[in-house]
Amino acid sequence: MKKRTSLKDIATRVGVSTALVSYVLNNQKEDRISKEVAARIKAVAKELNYRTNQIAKGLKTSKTFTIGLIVADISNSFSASLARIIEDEADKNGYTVLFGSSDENDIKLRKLAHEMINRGVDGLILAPTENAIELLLELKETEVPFVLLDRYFPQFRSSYVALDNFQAGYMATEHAIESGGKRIGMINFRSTHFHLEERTRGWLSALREHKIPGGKKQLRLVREHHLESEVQKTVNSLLSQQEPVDTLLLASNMIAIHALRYIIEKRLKVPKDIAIIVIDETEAFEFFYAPLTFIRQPLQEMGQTATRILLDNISHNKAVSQVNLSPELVVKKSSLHHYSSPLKR
Amino acid sequence: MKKRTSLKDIATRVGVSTALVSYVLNNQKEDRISKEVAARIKAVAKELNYRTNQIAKGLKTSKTFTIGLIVADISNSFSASLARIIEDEADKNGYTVLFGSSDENDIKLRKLAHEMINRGVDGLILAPTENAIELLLELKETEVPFVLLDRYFPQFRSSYVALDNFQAGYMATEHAIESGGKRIGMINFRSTHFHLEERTRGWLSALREHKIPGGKKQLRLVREHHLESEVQKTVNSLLSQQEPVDTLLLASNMIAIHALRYIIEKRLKVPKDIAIIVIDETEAFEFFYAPLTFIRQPLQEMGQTATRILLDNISHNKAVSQVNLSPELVVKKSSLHHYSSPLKR
DNA sequence: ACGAATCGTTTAAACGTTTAAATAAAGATG
DNA sequence: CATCTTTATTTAAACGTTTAAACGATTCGT
Repeated sequence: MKKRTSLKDIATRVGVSTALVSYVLNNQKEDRISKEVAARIKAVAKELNYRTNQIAKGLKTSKTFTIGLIVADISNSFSASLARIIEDEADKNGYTVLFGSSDENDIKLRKLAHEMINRGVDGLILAPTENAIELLLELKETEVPFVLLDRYFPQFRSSYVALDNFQAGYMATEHAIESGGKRIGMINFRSTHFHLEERTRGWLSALREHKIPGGKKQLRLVREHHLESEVQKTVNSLLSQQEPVDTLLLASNMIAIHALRYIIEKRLKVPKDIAIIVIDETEAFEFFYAPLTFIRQPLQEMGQTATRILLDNISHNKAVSQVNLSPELVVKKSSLHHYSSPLKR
Repeated sequence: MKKRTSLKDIATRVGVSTALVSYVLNNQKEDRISKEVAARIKAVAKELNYRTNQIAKGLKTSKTFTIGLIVADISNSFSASLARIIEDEADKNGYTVLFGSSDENDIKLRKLAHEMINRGVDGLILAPTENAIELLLELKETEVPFVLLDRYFPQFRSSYVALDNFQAGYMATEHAIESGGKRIGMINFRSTHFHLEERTRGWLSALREHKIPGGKKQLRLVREHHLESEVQKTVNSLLSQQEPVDTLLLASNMIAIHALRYIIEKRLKVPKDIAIIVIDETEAFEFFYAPLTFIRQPLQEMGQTATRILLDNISHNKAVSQVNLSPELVVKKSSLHHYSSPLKR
């Protein structure tokens, strides 16, 4: 890489000190600097195509105008959409973003966070893994500004922006009931993640309030790393038990993808054989023959709010902001028991 | 943010110079340094939880172990998947990645590239926009290592990793013909992007070689910013002309998404009324009632190769590497004229 | 006309590293 | 024992900025 032009280059060319060049280029002390010299400096800067070395500036000012974003997996559409929104919001404020995927792995999350901090990010937006508290304590201790995204720990006080997951579970289940569901099963991850447990609690609570029998008997938990096989197994078990379930509440888009594949393979009819509701969204849902009813997360608001809170935190305001966003129920066809699908066989 | 511990802190604590601490922590001059002092320094470093300030190190060494990645839109699954692969490959080599979305906008691309360079990235992986050549010339001139991703300019010599798009177009078309297609239309972007034009050229070439009539008459071009309406219009025009097309070759996943929506809306039967083949891939395709036949890009290889070439370029090898990857045809149902879809109406 | 205020600019230190060169102390050589 | 090596460590400059403080030269007020 070629040497870039520095303040010094400009200074020697114009015949002034680097300090003066710095002042001019940062529009500081404008009233104190002679118009002619300022103009000359700016001209030479443009001529030599000067661009600030943010590394040097960052070293001096301990500000890099870079934020770190750690998601579970950038290749997942949920993360990718958020990343895009955060990128735009950061950009509006002159920030650039470093990203990383934790793969729901505590060690990796920690490593990524450290790498980013070592690179001088001004703050972090992160979707914490299950056992991230230790890391979060460290961040708090070292006063690194951060905002949790999508998840948080109720017992740990920090800024976060997340969905109201209880409401999401509740809403989905209530809709299932109103659409004629009598036995509503749920498939969720085997996880201690609060946001996932909340979805289950919402489901359970709606069942109870509407006096729907079954309860936890109709809950199935699957492991992230055996998703395909466990989703198949659990769908199967919910459908083939003594009193089969007529509605399936799926706790995430990844679970839904696998369930859908299995349903297609087994030629089950949605919603006649089984109604489906998903918490989460992905492009694929609308192309299924019985377009899926799902709970939409307000991604735009989630990403923007998280970014704003972080930037706010970075620049002054040390307040803790906790934001729970409302889910939106998007009713399509997969949940309507009375809907007869175009699939005939 | 709290002050982090520096070499100086360790040095004063141990009672040695910062130079020595630096040597020890970087495992340099190991044979020249007394075991005891080295051990002491390492102990204190751990105790004070020392972590290198990469900003300072970067300033001194002009190496940040950060690369910049500029895609068209990180929220698009194609970009997101590549980003993930690149992230992993970079991470394996101790690099972190800054990302940005160009939105196919030359100005934005330029701005992003500059921001990244100002932040001292060691190199750039970028999907260039249509008129990126000026920027690329600048990168070449200033000797910033870079690799083009997904696209390149045949008249501009630089490293790149891309699909063999001609072959993709050719392959898709040949398959259409072999599956009984008689009149094969294509919808592509209105763009001067070489990689898109190549897809058209491949299609055209296959038509000619198989003596299929129609040729450019059956080509429709749509604008990115009016995708929905123009895709509808063009699908319609290809199907309602004097001699309607029986197969549609769609040049990208975004075009396909819109076409599919329209097809569903209009209740067209795939593949009976119209067969579909897409160049590009997205999760949604498999859930359409007639799962889509498509051309798969070897994303893994694409991302990994690009990253490796870049890192190679950064560390020594100034050679230009140009890699054209082979597309893979994935045959499902949408292209098979003899296949009778489960959709009955 | 003299000290004070103002003006335009420079000096110099600092941010946290790296690294070539210098140095002091100890050991080997003849 | 004088000299040369080796060993272990330090010195000091540098990377490219920022910024408080200092500076000399004008201009001002009385």
